[in-house]
Amino acid sequence: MADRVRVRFAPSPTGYLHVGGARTALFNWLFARKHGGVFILRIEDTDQARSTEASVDAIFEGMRWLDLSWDEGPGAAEPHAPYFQTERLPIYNTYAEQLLAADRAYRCYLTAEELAAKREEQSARGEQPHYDRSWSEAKTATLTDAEKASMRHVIRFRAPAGGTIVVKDVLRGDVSFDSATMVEDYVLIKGDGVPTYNYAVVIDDATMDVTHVIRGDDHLSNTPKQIAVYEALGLPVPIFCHLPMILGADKSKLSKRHGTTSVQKFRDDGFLPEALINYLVRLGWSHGDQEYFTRAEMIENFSLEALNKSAAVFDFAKLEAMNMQYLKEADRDRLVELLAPRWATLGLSIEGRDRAWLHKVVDTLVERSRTLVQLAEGALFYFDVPLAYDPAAVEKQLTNDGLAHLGALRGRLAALGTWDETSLEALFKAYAEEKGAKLGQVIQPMRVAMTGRTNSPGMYEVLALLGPDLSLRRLDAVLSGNVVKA
RNA sequence: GCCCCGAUGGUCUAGUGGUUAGGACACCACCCUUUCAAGGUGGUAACACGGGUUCAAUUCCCGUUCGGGGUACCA
Repeated sequence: MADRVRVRFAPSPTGYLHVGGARTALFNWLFARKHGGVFILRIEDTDQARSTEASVDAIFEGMRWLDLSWDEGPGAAEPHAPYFQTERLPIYNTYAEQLLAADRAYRCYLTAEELAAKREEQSARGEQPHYDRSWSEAKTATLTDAEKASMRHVIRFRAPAGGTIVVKDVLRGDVSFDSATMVEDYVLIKGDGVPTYNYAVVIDDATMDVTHVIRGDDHLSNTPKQIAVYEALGLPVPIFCHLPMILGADKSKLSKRHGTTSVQKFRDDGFLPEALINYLVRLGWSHGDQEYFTRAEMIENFSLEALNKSAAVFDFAKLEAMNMQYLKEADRDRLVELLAPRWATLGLSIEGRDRAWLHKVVDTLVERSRTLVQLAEGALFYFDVPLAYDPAAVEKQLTNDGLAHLGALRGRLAALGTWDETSLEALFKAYAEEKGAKLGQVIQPMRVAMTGRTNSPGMYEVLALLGPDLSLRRLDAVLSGNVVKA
Protein backbone atom coordinates (compact mmCIF):
# COMPACT_ATOMS: atom_id res chain seq x y z
CA MET A 1 0.00 0.00 0.00
CA ALA A 2 1.16 3.49 -0.76
CA ASP A 3 2.76 5.20 2.16
CA ARG A 4 1.38 8.51 1.05
CA VAL A 5 -2.22 9.25 1.98
CA ARG A 6 -4.55 8.52 -0.90
CA VAL A 7 -8.27 9.12 -0.50
CA ARG A 8 -11.14 9.32 -2.88
CA PHE A 9 -14.62 10.64 -3.39
CA ALA A 10 -16.64 8.21 -5.45
CA PRO A 11 -20.08 9.58 -6.24
CA SER A 12 -22.74 7.88 -8.27
CA PRO A 13 -23.90 10.11 -11.11
CA THR A 14 -27.58 9.52 -10.59
CA GLY A 15 -28.60 13.09 -9.89
CA TYR A 16 -27.16 16.37 -8.77
CA LEU A 17 -24.32 16.67 -6.29
CA HIS A 18 -25.97 16.16 -2.91
CA VAL A 19 -24.78 18.18 0.08
CA GLY A 20 -24.14 14.94 1.94
CA GLY A 21 -21.85 13.88 -0.86
CA ALA A 22 -20.26 17.30 -0.87
CA ARG A 23 -19.46 16.97 2.81
CA THR A 24 -17.94 13.53 2.24
CA ALA A 25 -15.86 15.02 -0.55
CA LEU A 26 -14.85 17.91 1.70
CA PHE A 27 -13.67 15.64 4.51
CA ASN A 28 -11.68 13.54 2.07
CA TRP A 29 -10.24 16.64 0.48
CA LEU A 30 -9.28 18.12 3.86
CA PHE A 31 -7.69 14.88 4.96
CA ALA A 32 -5.64 14.72 1.77
CA ARG A 33 -4.56 18.35 2.01
CA LYS A 34 -3.75 18.03 5.69
CA HIS A 35 -1.45 15.09 5.05
CA GLY A 36 -0.02 16.17 1.74
CA GLY A 37 -1.88 13.29 0.18
CA VAL A 38 -3.77 12.68 -3.02
CA PHE A 39 -7.47 13.29 -3.49
CA ILE A 40 -9.03 11.12 -6.18
CA LEU A 41 -12.36 11.57 -7.93
CA ARG A 42 -13.88 8.40 -9.28
CA ILE A 43 -17.28 8.09 -10.91
CA GLU A 44 -19.27 5.04 -9.85
CA ASP A 45 -21.57 4.76 -12.83
CA THR A 46 -22.34 1.07 -12.71
CA ASP A 47 -26.02 1.72 -12.24
CA GLN A 48 -26.71 1.91 -15.96
CA ALA A 49 -30.34 2.71 -15.55
CA ARG A 50 -29.89 5.76 -13.37
CA SER A 51 -26.51 7.15 -14.36
CA THR A 52 -26.51 10.12 -16.70
CA GLU A 53 -23.90 12.30 -18.30
CA ALA A 54 -25.70 15.36 -17.02
CA SER A 55 -25.17 14.11 -13.47
CA VAL A 56 -21.49 13.62 -14.12
CA ASP A 57 -21.28 17.24 -15.26
CA ALA A 58 -23.27 18.33 -12.25
CA ILE A 59 -20.76 16.61 -9.98
CA PHE A 60 -17.80 18.26 -11.68
CA GLU A 61 -19.52 21.61 -11.63
CA GLY A 62 -20.51 21.32 -7.98
CA MET A 63 -17.03 20.26 -6.93
CA ARG A 64 -15.46 23.12 -8.83
CA TRP A 65 -17.89 25.62 -7.41
CA LEU A 66 -16.99 24.43 -3.93
CA ASP A 67 -13.33 24.60 -4.90
CA LEU A 68 -12.72 20.95 -4.08
CA SER A 69 -10.09 20.17 -6.66
CA TRP A 70 -9.10 16.58 -7.29
CA ASP A 71 -5.54 15.52 -7.96
CA GLU A 72 -6.48 12.38 -9.83
CA GLY A 73 -9.52 11.64 -11.90
CA PRO A 74 -11.36 12.94 -14.93
CA GLY A 75 -9.74 16.11 -16.18
CA ALA A 76 -6.82 15.79 -13.78
CA ALA A 77 -3.82 13.47 -13.64
CA GLU A 78 -4.87 9.95 -14.53
CA PRO A 79 -2.18 7.50 -13.45
CA HIS A 80 -4.81 4.92 -12.61
CA ALA A 81 -7.13 5.61 -15.52
CA PRO A 82 -9.86 5.11 -16.28
CA TYR A 83 -11.82 6.75 -13.47
CA PHE A 84 -15.26 5.80 -14.66
CA GLN A 85 -16.28 2.37 -13.46
CA THR A 86 -18.05 1.50 -16.68
CA GLU A 87 -14.71 1.90 -18.43
CA ARG A 88 -12.99 -0.44 -16.00
CA LEU A 89 -14.93 -3.58 -16.82
CA PRO A 90 -11.85 -5.53 -17.99
CA ILE A 91 -10.18 -4.85 -14.66
CA TYR A 92 -13.09 -6.25 -12.70
CA ASN A 93 -13.12 -9.26 -14.96
CA THR A 94 -9.45 -9.94 -14.47
CA TYR A 95 -9.91 -10.12 -10.73
CA ALA A 96 -13.11 -12.10 -11.10
CA GLU A 97 -11.23 -14.68 -13.15
CA GLN A 98 -8.65 -14.83 -10.43
CA LEU A 99 -11.37 -15.44 -7.85
CA LEU A 100 -12.97 -18.05 -10.09
CA ALA A 101 -9.66 -19.84 -10.54
CA ALA A 102 -9.09 -19.90 -6.80
CA ASP A 103 -12.64 -21.16 -6.29
CA ARG A 104 -13.47 -18.06 -4.26
CA ALA A 105 -16.20 -17.30 -6.75
CA TYR A 106 -18.49 -19.28 -8.98
CA ARG A 107 -20.89 -18.79 -11.80
CA CYS A 108 -24.55 -18.81 -10.95
CA TYR A 109 -27.03 -19.49 -13.74
CA LEU A 110 -30.12 -18.79 -11.73
CA THR A 111 -32.25 -16.28 -13.58
CA ALA A 112 -33.51 -13.17 -11.91
CA GLU A 113 -37.03 -14.55 -12.19
CA GLU A 114 -36.08 -17.83 -10.55
CA LEU A 115 -34.32 -15.96 -7.79
CA ALA A 116 -37.36 -13.79 -7.20
CA ALA A 117 -39.60 -16.83 -7.10
CA LYS A 118 -37.39 -18.51 -4.53
CA ARG A 119 -37.42 -15.41 -2.42
CA GLU A 120 -41.15 -15.32 -2.54
CA GLU A 121 -41.39 -18.95 -1.45
CA GLN A 122 -39.00 -18.30 1.38
CA SER A 123 -41.03 -15.35 2.56
CA ALA A 124 -44.20 -17.39 2.31
CA ARG A 125 -42.60 -19.98 4.56
CA GLY A 126 -41.78 -17.23 7.00
CA GLU A 127 -38.08 -17.35 6.23
CA GLN A 128 -35.81 -14.46 5.47
CA PRO A 129 -35.31 -14.23 1.72
CA HIS A 130 -31.84 -15.36 0.81
CA TYR A 131 -29.87 -16.95 -1.97
CA ASP A 132 -29.88 -20.71 -1.42
CA ARG A 133 -26.41 -21.27 -2.93
CA SER A 134 -27.94 -23.67 -5.43
CA TRP A 135 -25.11 -23.05 -7.90
CA SER A 136 -22.46 -23.12 -5.27
CA GLU A 137 -21.17 -26.56 -6.20
CA ALA A 138 -19.97 -27.72 -9.58
CA LYS A 139 -23.39 -27.79 -11.14
CA THR A 140 -22.05 -26.29 -14.29
CA ALA A 141 -21.09 -29.85 -15.21
CA THR A 142 -24.68 -30.30 -16.31
CA LEU A 143 -24.17 -27.60 -18.87
CA THR A 144 -22.26 -27.89 -22.09
CA ASP A 145 -19.51 -25.42 -22.78
CA ALA A 146 -21.62 -23.80 -25.44
CA GLU A 147 -24.48 -23.39 -23.03
CA LYS A 148 -22.20 -21.97 -20.37
CA ALA A 149 -20.82 -19.42 -22.76
CA SER A 150 -24.16 -18.31 -24.05
CA MET A 151 -26.24 -18.34 -20.91
CA ARG A 152 -26.61 -15.17 -19.03
CA HIS A 153 -25.24 -15.66 -15.54
CA VAL A 154 -23.76 -13.81 -12.60
CA ILE A 155 -20.52 -14.40 -10.79
CA ARG A 156 -21.02 -14.88 -7.10
CA PHE A 157 -18.52 -14.60 -4.35
CA ARG A 158 -17.89 -17.75 -2.34
CA ALA A 159 -18.22 -16.29 1.13
CA PRO A 160 -15.93 -17.49 3.90
CA ALA A 161 -17.38 -20.47 5.77
CA GLY A 162 -17.47 -18.64 9.05
CA GLY A 163 -15.52 -16.57 11.44
CA THR A 164 -15.42 -12.96 12.39
CA ILE A 165 -14.60 -10.04 10.18
CA VAL A 166 -13.34 -6.93 11.89
CA VAL A 167 -13.69 -3.53 10.30
CA LYS A 168 -10.99 -1.23 11.57
CA ASP A 169 -12.69 2.13 11.65
CA VAL A 170 -10.92 5.27 12.78
CA LEU A 171 -14.11 6.61 14.31
CA ARG A 172 -15.88 3.54 15.67
CA GLY A 173 -12.94 1.43 16.60
CA ASP A 174 -12.98 -2.26 15.71
CA VAL A 175 -16.42 -3.28 14.57
CA SER A 176 -16.95 -7.03 14.46
CA PHE A 177 -19.26 -8.90 12.16
CA ASP A 178 -20.09 -12.57 12.02
CA SER A 179 -19.25 -13.47 8.46
CA ALA A 180 -21.74 -16.33 8.43
CA THR A 181 -24.64 -13.91 8.67
CA MET A 182 -23.12 -10.79 7.16
CA VAL A 183 -21.34 -12.14 4.13
CA GLU A 184 -23.40 -14.25 1.81
CA ASP A 185 -22.54 -15.49 -1.64
CA TYR A 186 -23.32 -12.14 -3.09
CA VAL A 187 -23.16 -11.10 -6.71
CA LEU A 188 -19.84 -9.74 -7.87
CA ILE A 189 -20.57 -9.38 -11.55
CA LYS A 190 -24.11 -8.93 -12.72
CA GLY A 191 -25.68 -10.72 -15.67
CA ASP A 192 -24.86 -7.80 -17.94
CA GLY A 193 -21.18 -8.02 -17.08
CA VAL A 194 -21.22 -4.93 -14.88
CA PRO A 195 -19.87 -5.31 -11.35
CA THR A 196 -21.90 -4.61 -8.25
CA TYR A 197 -20.92 -1.80 -5.94
CA ASN A 198 -19.54 -4.01 -3.18
CA TYR A 199 -17.16 -5.66 -5.59
CA ALA A 200 -16.18 -2.75 -7.82
CA VAL A 201 -15.37 -0.54 -4.87
CA VAL A 202 -12.87 -3.09 -3.59
CA ILE A 203 -11.12 -3.53 -6.91
CA ASP A 204 -11.01 0.19 -7.51
CA ASP A 205 -9.77 1.17 -4.10
CA ALA A 206 -7.15 -1.56 -4.23
CA THR A 207 -5.93 -0.80 -7.73
CA MET A 208 -5.93 2.92 -7.06
CA ASP A 209 -3.87 2.40 -3.91
CA VAL A 210 -6.44 4.07 -1.71
CA THR A 211 -5.16 4.15 1.85
CA HIS A 212 -8.19 5.56 3.67
CA VAL A 213 -11.79 4.99 2.77
CA ILE A 214 -13.75 7.92 4.16
CA ARG A 215 -17.40 7.55 3.30
CA GLY A 216 -20.91 7.66 4.69
CA ASP A 217 -22.09 5.61 7.60
CA ASP A 218 -24.52 3.81 5.35
CA HIS A 219 -21.64 1.73 4.02
CA LEU A 220 -20.46 0.37 7.34
CA SER A 221 -22.67 -2.70 7.29
CA ASN A 222 -21.46 -3.61 3.81
CA THR A 223 -17.82 -3.29 4.69
CA PRO A 224 -17.34 -6.88 5.89
CA LYS A 225 -18.44 -8.10 2.47
CA GLN A 226 -15.80 -5.93 0.92
CA ILE A 227 -13.13 -6.98 3.35
CA ALA A 228 -13.88 -10.62 2.54
CA VAL A 229 -13.03 -9.88 -1.09
CA TYR A 230 -9.82 -8.05 -0.18
CA GLU A 231 -8.80 -11.09 1.81
CA ALA A 232 -9.75 -13.57 -0.87
CA LEU A 233 -7.59 -11.64 -3.29
CA GLY A 234 -4.78 -11.09 -0.81
CA LEU A 235 -5.06 -7.33 -1.22
CA PRO A 236 -4.20 -4.89 1.55
CA VAL A 237 -7.27 -3.62 3.37
CA PRO A 238 -7.49 0.17 3.68
CA ILE A 239 -8.29 2.04 6.85
CA PHE A 240 -11.96 2.94 7.11
CA CYS A 241 -13.71 5.97 8.48
CA HIS A 242 -17.48 5.97 8.33
CA LEU A 243 -18.99 9.41 8.60
CA PRO A 244 -22.25 10.08 10.39
CA MET A 245 -25.22 10.78 8.14
CA ILE A 246 -26.90 14.10 7.53
CA LEU A 247 -30.58 14.05 8.42
CA GLY A 248 -33.59 16.20 7.74
CA ALA A 249 -35.65 17.91 10.44
CA ASP A 250 -37.64 14.71 10.98
CA LYS A 251 -34.39 12.79 11.55
CA SER A 252 -34.67 10.69 8.46
CA LYS A 253 -31.95 10.71 5.84
CA LEU A 254 -31.73 14.18 4.29
CA SER A 255 -33.64 14.27 1.04
CA LYS A 256 -35.39 16.66 -1.28
CA ARG A 257 -38.56 16.74 0.75
CA HIS A 258 -36.67 18.36 3.61
CA GLY A 259 -35.60 21.25 1.41
CA THR A 260 -32.71 21.98 -0.86
CA THR A 261 -30.07 19.25 -1.03
CA SER A 262 -28.46 19.96 -4.38
CA VAL A 263 -25.24 21.89 -4.27
CA GLN A 264 -26.16 23.67 -7.50
CA LYS A 265 -29.50 24.64 -6.02
CA PHE A 266 -27.79 26.23 -3.06
CA ARG A 267 -25.69 28.20 -5.50
CA ASP A 268 -28.80 29.27 -7.42
CA ASP A 269 -30.52 30.14 -4.18
CA GLY A 270 -27.80 32.67 -3.50
CA PHE A 271 -25.39 30.95 -1.17
CA LEU A 272 -21.68 31.59 -1.31
CA PRO A 273 -19.59 28.43 -1.72
CA GLU A 274 -17.41 29.26 1.27
CA ALA A 275 -20.52 29.61 3.44
CA LEU A 276 -21.84 26.21 2.38
CA ILE A 277 -18.41 24.68 2.95
CA ASN A 278 -18.12 26.25 6.37
CA TYR A 279 -21.56 25.06 7.33
CA LEU A 280 -20.84 21.57 6.06
CA VAL A 281 -17.50 21.23 7.78
CA ARG A 282 -19.18 21.92 11.12
CA LEU A 283 -21.70 19.16 10.53
CA GLY A 284 -19.99 16.27 12.22
CA TRP A 285 -16.71 17.97 12.86
CA SER A 286 -15.63 20.61 15.33
CA HIS A 287 -12.60 22.35 16.66
CA GLY A 288 -13.47 23.63 20.11
CA ASP A 289 -15.98 26.44 19.97
CA GLN A 290 -14.82 27.81 16.65
CA GLU A 291 -17.63 28.31 14.15
CA TYR A 292 -15.96 30.14 11.30
CA PHE A 293 -12.98 28.70 9.48
CA THR A 294 -10.95 29.81 6.54
CA ARG A 295 -9.91 27.05 4.18
CA ALA A 296 -6.41 27.18 5.62
CA GLU A 297 -7.76 26.83 9.16
CA MET A 298 -9.85 23.85 8.18
CA ILE A 299 -6.85 22.10 6.71
CA GLU A 300 -4.68 23.06 9.64
CA ASN A 301 -7.07 21.75 12.27
CA PHE A 302 -8.78 18.87 10.50
CA SER A 303 -8.48 15.38 11.84
CA LEU A 304 -10.56 12.25 11.49
CA GLU A 305 -10.43 11.70 15.23
CA ALA A 306 -12.21 14.99 15.87
CA LEU A 307 -15.20 13.85 13.85
CA ASN A 308 -18.47 13.33 15.60
CA LYS A 309 -20.03 9.87 15.69
CA SER A 310 -23.68 10.79 15.63
CA ALA A 311 -25.86 11.87 12.75
CA ALA A 312 -26.56 15.57 12.30
CA VAL A 313 -29.74 17.38 11.34
CA PHE A 314 -29.29 19.89 8.54
CA ASP A 315 -30.31 23.34 9.78
CA PHE A 316 -31.13 25.67 6.91
CA ALA A 317 -31.47 28.67 9.22
CA LYS A 318 -27.95 28.30 10.48
CA LEU A 319 -26.63 27.98 6.95
CA GLU A 320 -28.40 31.24 6.10
CA ALA A 321 -26.93 32.96 9.13
CA MET A 322 -23.47 31.88 8.07
CA ASN A 323 -24.13 32.96 4.53
CA MET A 324 -25.05 36.44 5.74
CA GLN A 325 -21.77 36.70 7.62
CA TYR A 326 -19.83 35.66 4.53
CA LEU A 327 -21.85 38.05 2.40
CA LYS A 328 -20.95 40.91 4.73
CA GLU A 329 -17.27 40.17 4.41
CA ALA A 330 -17.24 39.36 0.73
CA ASP A 331 -15.36 41.55 -1.69
CA ARG A 332 -17.81 44.07 -3.13
CA ASP A 333 -16.64 43.70 -6.70
CA ARG A 334 -17.14 39.98 -6.49
CA LEU A 335 -20.63 40.51 -5.12
CA VAL A 336 -21.46 42.89 -7.95
CA GLU A 337 -20.27 40.25 -10.42
CA LEU A 338 -22.50 37.67 -8.81
CA LEU A 339 -25.41 40.06 -8.64
CA ALA A 340 -25.25 41.35 -12.21
CA PRO A 341 -26.81 38.28 -13.86
CA ARG A 342 -29.44 38.09 -11.15
CA TRP A 343 -30.30 41.73 -11.69
CA ALA A 344 -30.41 41.12 -15.41
CA THR A 345 -33.10 38.49 -14.90
CA LEU A 346 -35.05 41.05 -12.92
CA GLY A 347 -34.71 43.45 -15.83
CA LEU A 348 -32.18 45.67 -14.11
CA SER A 349 -29.06 46.74 -15.88
CA ILE A 350 -25.89 47.92 -14.23
CA GLU A 351 -24.55 49.20 -17.49
CA GLY A 352 -23.02 52.62 -17.14
CA ARG A 353 -23.43 52.42 -13.40
CA ASP A 354 -20.63 53.79 -11.32
CA ARG A 355 -18.67 51.11 -9.48
CA ALA A 356 -18.71 53.07 -6.26
CA TRP A 357 -22.47 53.48 -6.54
CA LEU A 358 -22.89 49.72 -6.97
CA HIS A 359 -20.68 49.06 -3.98
CA LYS A 360 -22.69 51.44 -1.86
CA VAL A 361 -25.94 49.80 -2.96
CA VAL A 362 -24.53 46.45 -1.87
CA ASP A 363 -23.29 47.94 1.38
CA THR A 364 -26.75 49.13 2.37
CA LEU A 365 -28.34 45.78 1.56
CA VAL A 366 -25.77 43.27 2.64
CA GLU A 367 -26.58 43.27 6.32
CA ARG A 368 -30.24 42.68 5.73
CA SER A 369 -29.84 39.90 3.19
CA ARG A 370 -29.23 36.28 3.98
CA THR A 371 -28.73 35.26 0.38
CA LEU A 372 -27.74 36.78 -2.96
CA VAL A 373 -31.34 36.34 -4.03
CA GLN A 374 -32.53 38.60 -1.24
CA LEU A 375 -29.73 41.00 -2.00
CA ALA A 376 -30.59 41.17 -5.70
CA GLU A 377 -34.30 41.60 -5.10
CA GLY A 378 -33.78 44.06 -2.32
CA ALA A 379 -31.92 46.37 -4.67
CA LEU A 380 -34.82 46.78 -7.05
CA PHE A 381 -35.92 50.22 -5.87
CA TYR A 382 -32.45 51.66 -6.41
CA PHE A 383 -32.92 51.31 -10.13
CA ASP A 384 -35.00 53.58 -12.30
CA VAL A 385 -37.92 51.23 -12.67
CA PRO A 386 -41.59 51.64 -11.85
CA LEU A 387 -42.17 50.61 -8.26
CA ALA A 388 -44.83 48.20 -7.13
CA TYR A 389 -46.19 49.82 -4.00
CA ASP A 390 -47.13 47.61 -1.11
CA PRO A 391 -50.85 48.36 -0.52
CA ALA A 392 -50.53 48.11 3.24
CA ALA A 393 -47.59 50.49 3.21
CA VAL A 394 -49.48 52.99 1.08
CA GLU A 395 -52.51 52.86 3.30
CA LYS A 396 -50.47 53.29 6.43
CA GLN A 397 -48.07 56.02 5.36
CA LEU A 398 -49.47 57.86 2.37
CA THR A 399 -52.24 59.36 4.42
CA ASN A 400 -53.33 62.97 4.23
CA ASP A 401 -50.76 63.86 6.86
CA GLY A 402 -48.05 61.86 5.17
CA LEU A 403 -48.79 63.35 1.78
CA ALA A 404 -48.83 66.82 3.31
CA HIS A 405 -45.32 66.30 4.66
CA LEU A 406 -44.12 64.99 1.33
CA GLY A 407 -45.63 67.98 -0.45
CA ALA A 408 -43.91 70.37 1.90
CA LEU A 409 -40.64 68.51 1.57
CA ARG A 410 -40.77 68.49 -2.22
CA GLY A 411 -39.74 72.09 -2.62
CA ARG A 412 -37.02 71.92 -0.04
CA LEU A 413 -35.51 68.84 -1.63
CA ALA A 414 -35.59 70.41 -5.07
CA ALA A 415 -33.73 73.37 -3.66
CA LEU A 416 -31.12 71.31 -1.84
CA GLY A 417 -27.68 72.41 -2.91
CA THR A 418 -25.60 69.37 -2.15
CA TRP A 419 -27.44 66.08 -2.50
CA ASP A 420 -25.67 63.89 0.02
CA GLU A 421 -26.48 62.04 3.22
CA THR A 422 -25.33 64.80 5.54
CA SER A 423 -27.34 67.52 3.83
CA LEU A 424 -30.38 65.29 3.54
CA GLU A 425 -30.25 64.43 7.20
CA ALA A 426 -30.00 68.10 8.12
CA LEU A 427 -32.91 68.91 5.86
CA PHE A 428 -35.20 66.27 7.33
CA LYS A 429 -34.29 67.06 10.91
CA ALA A 430 -34.82 70.77 10.41
CA TYR A 431 -38.16 70.14 8.76
CA ALA A 432 -39.39 67.78 11.47
CA GLU A 433 -38.36 70.14 14.19
CA GLU A 434 -40.05 73.04 12.48
CA LYS A 435 -43.31 71.14 12.18
CA GLY A 436 -43.02 69.68 15.61
CA ALA A 437 -43.26 66.24 14.05
CA LYS A 438 -41.40 63.10 14.94
CA LEU A 439 -38.76 62.15 12.43
CA GLY A 440 -40.53 58.88 11.77
CA GLN A 441 -43.73 60.69 10.79
CA VAL A 442 -41.99 62.35 7.89
CA ILE A 443 -39.46 59.71 7.02
CA GLN A 444 -41.86 56.79 6.80
CA PRO A 445 -44.04 58.38 4.09
CA MET A 446 -40.87 59.29 2.26
CA ARG A 447 -39.64 55.71 2.56
CA VAL A 448 -42.83 54.39 1.03
CA ALA A 449 -42.62 56.97 -1.75
CA MET A 450 -39.04 56.04 -2.55
CA THR A 451 -39.11 52.27 -2.10
CA GLY A 452 -42.76 51.25 -2.11
CA ARG A 453 -42.30 49.62 1.27
CA THR A 454 -42.20 50.46 4.95
CA ASN A 455 -38.80 48.96 5.52
CA SER A 456 -35.61 49.69 3.71
CA PRO A 457 -32.04 50.77 4.31
CA GLY A 458 -31.55 54.16 5.97
CA MET A 459 -33.54 56.91 4.28
CA TYR A 460 -30.68 59.31 3.81
CA GLU A 461 -28.45 56.78 2.13
CA VAL A 462 -31.33 55.61 -0.02
CA LEU A 463 -32.07 59.15 -1.19
CA ALA A 464 -28.41 59.87 -1.72
CA LEU A 465 -28.04 56.80 -3.91
CA LEU A 466 -31.27 57.50 -5.79
CA GLY A 467 -30.07 60.97 -6.65
CA PRO A 468 -32.21 64.12 -6.91
CA ASP A 469 -33.71 63.37 -10.30
CA LEU A 470 -35.20 59.93 -9.55
CA SER A 471 -36.09 60.91 -6.00
CA LEU A 472 -38.08 63.93 -7.13
CA ARG A 473 -39.78 62.01 -9.89
CA ARG A 474 -40.93 59.35 -7.45
CA LEU A 475 -42.08 62.05 -5.09
CA ASP A 476 -44.10 63.70 -7.84
CA ALA A 477 -45.66 60.42 -8.83
CA VAL A 478 -46.83 59.81 -5.30
CA LEU A 479 -48.01 63.39 -4.89
CA SER A 480 -50.09 63.11 -8.04
CA GLY A 481 -51.59 59.85 -6.82
CA ASN A 482 -49.84 57.93 -9.55
CA VAL A 483 -49.15 54.86 -7.49
CA VAL A 484 -49.35 51.32 -8.78
CA LYS A 485 -50.04 48.90 -5.98
CA ALA A 486 -48.97 45.30 -6.04
C1' G B 1 -36.88 -10.54 11.83
C1' C B 2 -31.45 -10.47 11.96
C1' C B 3 -26.88 -7.48 12.05
C1' C B 4 -24.30 -2.79 12.79
C1' C B 5 -23.93 2.33 14.48
C1' G B 6 -25.53 6.26 17.53
C1' A B 7 -27.74 9.42 21.88
C1' U B 8 -25.43 16.96 25.78
C1' G B 9 -30.90 22.68 25.08
C1' G B 10 -35.51 22.99 19.27
C1' U B 11 -30.79 22.47 15.89
C1' C B 12 -25.11 22.19 15.23
C1' U B 13 -21.77 21.24 19.01
C1' A B 14 -17.62 21.96 23.34
C1' G B 15 -16.49 19.53 27.63
C1' U B 16 -15.18 16.76 32.33
C1' G B 17 -14.77 10.91 37.21
C1' G B 18 -15.90 16.47 41.30
C1' U B 19 -17.75 22.56 36.12
C1' U B 20 -22.52 27.99 38.03
C1' A B 21 -22.26 21.99 31.86
C1' G B 22 -19.39 26.51 27.47
C1' G B 23 -20.19 28.45 22.28
C1' A B 24 -23.15 29.06 17.64
C1' C B 25 -28.08 29.13 15.11
C1' A B 26 -33.13 29.75 16.41
C1' C B 27 -36.36 32.04 20.11
C1' C B 28 -37.58 36.07 23.95
C1' A B 29 -36.39 40.88 26.30
C1' C B 30 -33.73 45.30 26.46
C1' C B 31 -30.25 48.89 24.20
C1' C B 32 -29.17 51.42 19.61
C1' U B 33 -32.62 53.65 16.06
C1' U B 34 -36.00 57.12 10.61
C1' U B 35 -38.32 51.51 9.30
C1' C B 36 -36.30 46.61 8.59
C1' A B 37 -32.03 44.54 9.55
C1' A B 38 -27.17 44.42 11.46
C1' G B 39 -24.67 45.22 16.11
C1' G B 40 -24.53 45.17 21.65
C1' U B 41 -26.38 43.27 26.43
C1' G B 42 -29.22 39.85 29.03
C1' G B 43 -32.53 35.59 29.17
C1' U B 44 -35.51 30.72 28.44
C1' A B 45 -33.72 25.89 27.35
C1' A B 46 -29.75 19.99 27.57
C1' C B 47 -26.35 15.57 29.73
C1' A B 48 -32.79 9.77 26.96
C1' C B 49 -34.14 5.98 30.93
C1' G B 50 -32.80 1.96 34.44
C1' G B 51 -29.08 -0.64 36.73
C1' G B 52 -24.11 -1.16 38.17
C1' U B 53 -18.48 0.45 39.22
C1' U B 54 -16.90 4.53 42.43
C1' C B 55 -16.25 8.63 48.07
C1' A B 56 -18.25 10.89 43.56
C1' A B 57 -21.07 9.71 37.40
C1' U B 58 -23.26 13.75 32.04
C1' U B 59 -18.39 11.34 31.66
C1' C B 60 -16.67 4.20 32.61
C1' C B 61 -19.61 -0.78 32.07
C1' C B 62 -24.35 -3.43 31.13
C1' G B 63 -29.38 -3.30 29.78
C1' U B 64 -33.75 -0.66 27.97
C1' U B 65 -35.86 2.89 24.95
C1' C B 66 -35.58 5.84 20.91
C1' G B 67 -33.22 7.25 16.30
C1' G B 68 -30.35 5.91 12.00
C1' G B 69 -28.19 2.39 8.60
C1' G B 70 -27.56 -2.45 6.29
C1' U B 71 -29.69 -6.99 4.99
C1' A B 72 -30.55 -6.26 -3.97
C1' C B 73 -28.16 -8.87 -10.58
C1' C B 74 -28.96 0.03 -6.28
C1' A B 75 -24.97 2.69 -4.91
